Amino acid sequence: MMASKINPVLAPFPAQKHDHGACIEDAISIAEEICTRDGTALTELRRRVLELVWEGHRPVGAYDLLEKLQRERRKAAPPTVYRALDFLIENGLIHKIESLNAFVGCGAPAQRHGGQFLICQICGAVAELNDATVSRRIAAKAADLGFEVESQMVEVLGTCPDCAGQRKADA
Amino acid sequence: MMASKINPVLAPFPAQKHDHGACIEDAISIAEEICTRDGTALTELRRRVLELVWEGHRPVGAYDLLEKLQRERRKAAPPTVYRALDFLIENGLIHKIESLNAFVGCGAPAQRHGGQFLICQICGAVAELNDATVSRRIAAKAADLGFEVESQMVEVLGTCPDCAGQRKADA
DNA sequence: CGCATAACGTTATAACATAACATTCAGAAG
DNA sequence: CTTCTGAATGTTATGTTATAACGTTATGCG
Repeated sequence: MMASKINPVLAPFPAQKHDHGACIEDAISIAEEICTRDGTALTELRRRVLELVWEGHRPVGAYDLLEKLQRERRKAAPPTVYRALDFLIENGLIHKIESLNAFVGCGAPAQRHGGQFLICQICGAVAELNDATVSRRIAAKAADLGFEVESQMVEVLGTCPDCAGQRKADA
Repeated sequence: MMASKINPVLAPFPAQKHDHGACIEDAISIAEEICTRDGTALTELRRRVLELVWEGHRPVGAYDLLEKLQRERRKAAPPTVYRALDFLIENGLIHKIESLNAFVGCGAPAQRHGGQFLICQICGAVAELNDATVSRRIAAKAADLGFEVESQMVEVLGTCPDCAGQRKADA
């Protein structure tokens, strides 16, 4: 049975049309719930950085964020941004894409998870995979070697469905 | 049936005692074979950088390499190192660990593969996992979403067997 | 209130990476 | 053997990402 309506926050490739304003609002209100639950402080600055991260469904660099932030907050400097990003990562609200040195909003912040990402090399879109089979298999293989897992990350480079379709159409 | 002798190049956690001199020599001679096979030029500089990467079984940063290289080659500059690293990566002789911005020798350069790494947060040792089940599963899930995979990377942070044992002994 | 701590501001610099152009070198063509 | 060509390396400068260190402000709690 198919869901009649996808959740834009969780949709694999949300570059597809959706109400992005609502999408950001959802992300923020979920973040508020989580911070309330955990007794952490989602300050104005942190909330704003989270909104800026969510502005696109694609990874954004720390210095891009800084530039945006400085338009409304002259005193912003690199540590301003990095501290907010650290907080958001620690609380599972965003992920860092290591292969891009960039950050994306977490699509499923309620349950903690390591990152599994599909990254389109053409349009830059990123989708979360979050496949439990993959992470279990990695954990099992690590355990075989006596390795104790703390966190996992999976990053897959390639071409998203839209861009792959475009390419075929051009050819 | 167990192998009577592990291959130090492929051993999961080679921090365990082995003849590391021979280990480097093996890596170099395999690299020579591969470059001969592929018609690429393993120049003196590239060979030397490969040796320096292999000096430890742990990731090494580009500027660490540069420092070592400058002891014997005054003219070395950042591009010197990065160009050699680019060549070695393109030819499958080393991997970049994205989460550390550092480089390690590839334990199985003959067959091309994306990187799967177990990284000890205590001692810095890195082991290659290279589990085909994991990569197949990732590829399958990506295909389900219409995503065309170009390359994969898996990085697992945690504690290696030696350091886990040490920690238990201390406690 | 006054204290402790968390958050944020500020300055400086460290660490990682590449652009752009000049020079050298090794092998192929003549 | 020379000349040409492309690959490799040298050289200078700069771009990009990230953090150290210390000062100030804000917030909640006894």
